[in-house]
Formats: sequence, C-alpha cells, structure tokens
Amino acid sequence: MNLGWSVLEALRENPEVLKDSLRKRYMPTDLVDKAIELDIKWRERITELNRLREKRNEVNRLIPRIPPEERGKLIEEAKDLGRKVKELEEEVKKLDEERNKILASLPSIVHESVPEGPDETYNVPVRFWGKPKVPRSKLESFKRETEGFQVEFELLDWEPKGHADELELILKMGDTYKAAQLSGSRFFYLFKDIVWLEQALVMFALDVISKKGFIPVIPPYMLRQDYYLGVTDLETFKDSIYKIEGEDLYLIATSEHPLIAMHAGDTFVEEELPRLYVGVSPCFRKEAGTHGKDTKGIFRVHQFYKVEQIVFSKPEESWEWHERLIENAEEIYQALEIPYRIVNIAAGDLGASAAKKYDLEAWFPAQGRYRELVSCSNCVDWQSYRLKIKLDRKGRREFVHTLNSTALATTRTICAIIENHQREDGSVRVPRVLRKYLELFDSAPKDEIVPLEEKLIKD
RNA sequence: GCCGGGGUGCCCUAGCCCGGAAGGGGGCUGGCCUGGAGAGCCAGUGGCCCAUUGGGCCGCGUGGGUUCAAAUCCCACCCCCGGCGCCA
Repeated sequence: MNLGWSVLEALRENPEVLKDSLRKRYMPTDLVDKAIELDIKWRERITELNRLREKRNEVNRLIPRIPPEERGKLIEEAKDLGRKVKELEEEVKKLDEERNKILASLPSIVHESVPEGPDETYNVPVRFWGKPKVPRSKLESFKRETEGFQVEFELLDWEPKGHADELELILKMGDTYKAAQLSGSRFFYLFKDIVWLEQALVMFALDVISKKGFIPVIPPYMLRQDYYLGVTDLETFKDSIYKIEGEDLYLIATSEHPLIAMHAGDTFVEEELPRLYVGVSPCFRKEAGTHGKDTKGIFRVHQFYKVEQIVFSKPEESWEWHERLIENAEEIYQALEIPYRIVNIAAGDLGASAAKKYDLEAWFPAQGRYRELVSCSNCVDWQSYRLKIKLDRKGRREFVHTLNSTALATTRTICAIIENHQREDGSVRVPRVLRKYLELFDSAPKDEIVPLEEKLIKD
C-alpha cells in the first residue's frame, strides 16, 4: 500500500521538486541528498534485518515441536541469530532516527503560484479593497504600497493619531504601562467601550463564519508537546510557545493548533470531508526575537482572542478551500469597513508547514502602511502526516489536507478600527455591523467611542 | 495529592494467573446469492520493507529487562476511568 506523505514521495521519486521548493524558500538543499542516502541505506538494512528475523522466527517456532532433550543445538542457533538481530536492529534504529530527523525538518513543497524571494519584501499584493484614508504626510508611502494598482483613496488634511496613542492617550481606554509594570511589556489593560468592542468583534466573526457551516469550537488552551510538534515546526515552537513549568503542557498560540490536533489519529471516509470548524480562544505568544518591533499599543502582544477558521479537506479540494477561507476573512473586514489588501506571501517568508499563504493586511492611516491582520495557509499534508489524519478511499489511504485562516484577531482589529474610523475630534466611529452585538448591553457604545475625561488608573 | 480499576487492530472484547504464530463479535468495503431488498455465506479491513504473481517483518499504552521464545513474567514511566480530598 502506498501511503505517502508528499514530501517523502518526492524524496524517493522526484527529489528535484523537493530541491526546487527548498531553493524557493532560500533554504539549503544538501539535506535532501543526505536524506535520500539515509533512506536508501535504511531500506537496505531493514530488508536485511527482516530476513534475519525471519530465520530466527523459523528456528524459534521449531523448538517447541521437538523433544526437550534434542533442543540444545537449535537453542544455540537461535541465541546466535538473536544476537545478530539485536546488533542490526540498533543500526537500523539509528538510521531511522537520523532519516526521520531530517524528514521532520523538511517544509511543505511550495505551490507553483507562490512568489519567489527570501523575505517579506517579495510578497506580492494580489488585490486591494476599500478606499483608504491617506494623510497628506503618508501619500508617498501609500503610493509605494499600492504600486501597480489603481487604488482609490481619500486624502486627509489632518493627521490621525496612531492606534497606540489614540487608545491610551486620547480615548484613555487602554493601559500598557501599568500592565508592563505587573506583567512585562506586550501586556495590556483594556477598559469600558473597548471591552464591549472586543466582545462584539468575537461574536460578529463567530456569527459570520458559523453561518457558513463551520462548527464552533472552544478548544483546550494547552497542549502536550507531542501534539504541538505535529502542528508546528520547531522554530516557531521555540520562538512563540509558552510552557507550563514542571508539566508537559504548552499554552496555545492559536486555536488552529488544538483544532487540527483534535483529529490526530483519525481516519475519515470521503463523505465526512470537508470538515469545517471555527475556533474561539485566547492566543498566547512569546514574540521572541521581535524586540523593538511594534512596542507601543496592542498591535503585537503576548495574549489576544482570535476566531479561527479550520478546514480538513480532500487533497484535490484544498486549493479551492484556500481561496474560500481568505474570501471569508475579506467579508468580515469589508463589513467592518476597513480597507485592506491581500498579499501572496513569498516562499522565503513561509512557515515550514504552509505550502502557500495569503495575508490580509489592513490599511493603517497613521502609519501609512498595510499591516497584517489575517493569515490564511494551506498546510496540505504537512500536519496530517505528522498527526496521522487520513482519508480512507475504498481501501486506499491518503493524508487529508489541513487549512487555517484567521477570521478575526481582536487586538489587531481594534487597532485597525481605531485608526481607520478615527475622527478629527478624537472619537472613533463604530462599524454599523457591530451594532447588533452591542445592542445587547446597556453600557456598550453604539455608534461611536468617545474619549474619557480622565484616566482610570494613576500613572 | 491519596486509594482502586484499566490501556489488545476502526470500535468492543477474549487471551495475562500457567510464556510457544493475536481469537471472537460489531462496524465498514468488496464479492457470492436475490426480480429487488434482507438474511446468509466468503474475503478484505494497522504500519513498514522487498517484489511481476507474491512474500516477509514489526505491532497488544511507552521504554527497559529476563528468555531460544513475551500481550503473557520483572522493573520504570505515561495516559485514561472511578472513589476520596481540595477547589471556581
């Protein structure tokens, strides 16, 4: 039976494809040759080992059938074969471990439509939506960010405040300084209207996505390491995952992780796919190696809430689902009236698990830049191979494809709303689509968020 | 945290005391049978390696150990369930 992971198949049948993919990612290709060499050697040795074990088993089965007094010679032979088997087993085990270590480090084969390039400067915008507000001072930057596209915009004669200053100094509804004192940088307090706004955003996104047939899920917020390494590569794991001291438990960086791992070991039949889920959970991220980036405000923080779309699909349908997921996210940001663009992420900027990734980047008027709010990835069979999530097709087994896409991450969306819907007087307009969810609460804002007179906590 | 029970193929279960090729049931898939359906019967239903048909190996929570031979005996660990305690 040919149960193949695409990367392993390529390794044996078409290593050039694998090397091309690595080159596109700006990664070394010598590992492929090493892996091929180890794989060939491993297959040689395991065949040899199997033959040796067969012989040993034959002798062992013979022993109980002859009279005890005649067994001595055969027992000696069996002992000898046993020793040889043990030796060879150790060698095979070593080879297997070495091979698997390399295999586990190999990333997904990138899709042909992924742009080449070593880093995010090679990401390719594919479409723009909305009419961005552009302060005069950011016009240059806007032109650069929209190069090659005709994007209609609204020129502002005033300077909107950056989301961080607007939130903390103008609205006075956030405090990262007090939070830093107690918990460290990249933590925050949010107050009053922003709290309601966050709740409404979560409900709204959950509402939109669940209506499309995605099953709502609240997952465990911690996972064991074994399962964690089934959904993410070691690099990401080290840089972003918090560990619970003294236990084999890790705080989730996104509900994608427990939602994908939810089907570890499962075998689907065709009729059961696609499986659609919408996860809601807090996300915890160490943000190691991002010192100095986005240090103000709540754009880049250690914890936030996120509504996440997850799809388990048949292999031949995953690319179609990839498009659908990003469209779902677009629907949400269109409803929130936030101008954005979709970018196709360059191969060199892709995580190991993803074969292709779109980001939805919202326009930030005060920064004069498009910034990432949504990531939408097709992980093909990278995660399902590790977690053994299969599709049983009349006896033939394949690995399912897994996809994930942000529907809405609260903190970044709040930042985008605060900058895009900011008025000259410092108030912030609330997108009409949230009204329904705010209506439920008497003290929630309805049409606009108005600055507080005084700060709630002392400096 | 303490005490007890348990982990066998997709699911359930026998085997464990007393070591000698993992048996039964269910589900699913295919075939036979049928006017059709059902029942019945047969086969398949974990992973890996070699190969043209086919053959072999591994696998009974994990890792060690004893033995010619381990699901079975020994040691360590992990996980799940129940009870008690603690607790929002």
